[in-house]
Amino acid sequence: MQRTNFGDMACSIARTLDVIGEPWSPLILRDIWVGMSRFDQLQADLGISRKVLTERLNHLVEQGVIDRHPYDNRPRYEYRLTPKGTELVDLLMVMTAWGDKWLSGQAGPPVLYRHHACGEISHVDLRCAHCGEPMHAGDIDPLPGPGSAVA
Amino acid sequence: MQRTNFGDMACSIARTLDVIGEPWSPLILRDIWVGMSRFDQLQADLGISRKVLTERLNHLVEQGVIDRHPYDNRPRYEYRLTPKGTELVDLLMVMTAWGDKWLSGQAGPPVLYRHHACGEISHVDLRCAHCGEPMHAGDIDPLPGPGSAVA
DNA sequence: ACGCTGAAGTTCCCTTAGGGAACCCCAATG
DNA sequence: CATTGGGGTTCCCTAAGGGAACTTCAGCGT
Repeated sequence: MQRTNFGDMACSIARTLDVIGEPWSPLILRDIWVGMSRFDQLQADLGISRKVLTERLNHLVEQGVIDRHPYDNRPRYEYRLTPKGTELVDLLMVMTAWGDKWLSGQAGPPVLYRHHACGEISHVDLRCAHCGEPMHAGDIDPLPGPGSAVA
Repeated sequence: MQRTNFGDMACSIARTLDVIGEPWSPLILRDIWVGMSRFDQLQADLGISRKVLTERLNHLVEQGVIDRHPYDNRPRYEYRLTPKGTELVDLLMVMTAWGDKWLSGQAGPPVLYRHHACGEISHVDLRCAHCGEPMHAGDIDPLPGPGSAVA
């Protein structure tokens, strides 16, 4: 498919897509996050082809978002999130919140999240890391940064 | 490619991917968000093939995240985010924050965001919508919800 | 010692989606 | 009445996903 390479663009969204933008990758991360760590588990749960699962896992390991851990003194491996990968779960939680709100329909959300700190069923909300006020589409102005191509 | 249909899975992440998970879709939303609203602008800015851009725009319109607005009394159209699409920008902001942190390298972030409320250059942080405390990968327990397949 | 099993890939073929470039339609303009 | 420019559509080619069979290797049971 001679797919365009997003990683070279001067855009953090495009670069992030280069890491987890391929089909299945976010779902693989989701499964690893909830403790489904082995090849055959992932393959069976997702219904992904073994070939593509191999490719995705290798890519995610190369990008440093997951690690291969040998277990059982045999050629067996478990995949686990690295710190870099664990922070990607933020992305999954936002996708969950949006999907729950806009795509769940009558049935309601398929999965609920209980927040440890307050014990309530809840979802994520975006806040400014600096002042703590809400931060959404209309609340910001984009400016060229130091890594901008146009200098 | 007989791609697997994510929209039928009992998972809000998979369903969200069904809306914006295809290659280019998040970048198209990004451009529309910052005011790049016309077909040829998008095509030139992204370097996407016209065929695929047509397919993506149609899909995004069908999914209700963007609208086609005629202008100039001619068959000319502008694409704009709907409320549903505007809330997807949350996802883009989280991708930006992660990419800025992990993929920017020496050069620093290509784009900076100034937050209207405080006037500072900042980025998003995830908080619990209920109690306002931080909400990240380790702070929650997933539970089966009403829309779960396993009842 | 020897075959069996099960995890983790690998290989092969087929179909389909993305890239690129040329082509088309249509309303206003000169 | 030909030109222009936005907004697509069509065609061909290549590459990526799906599916299923095959491989490898360590331990286990007998």
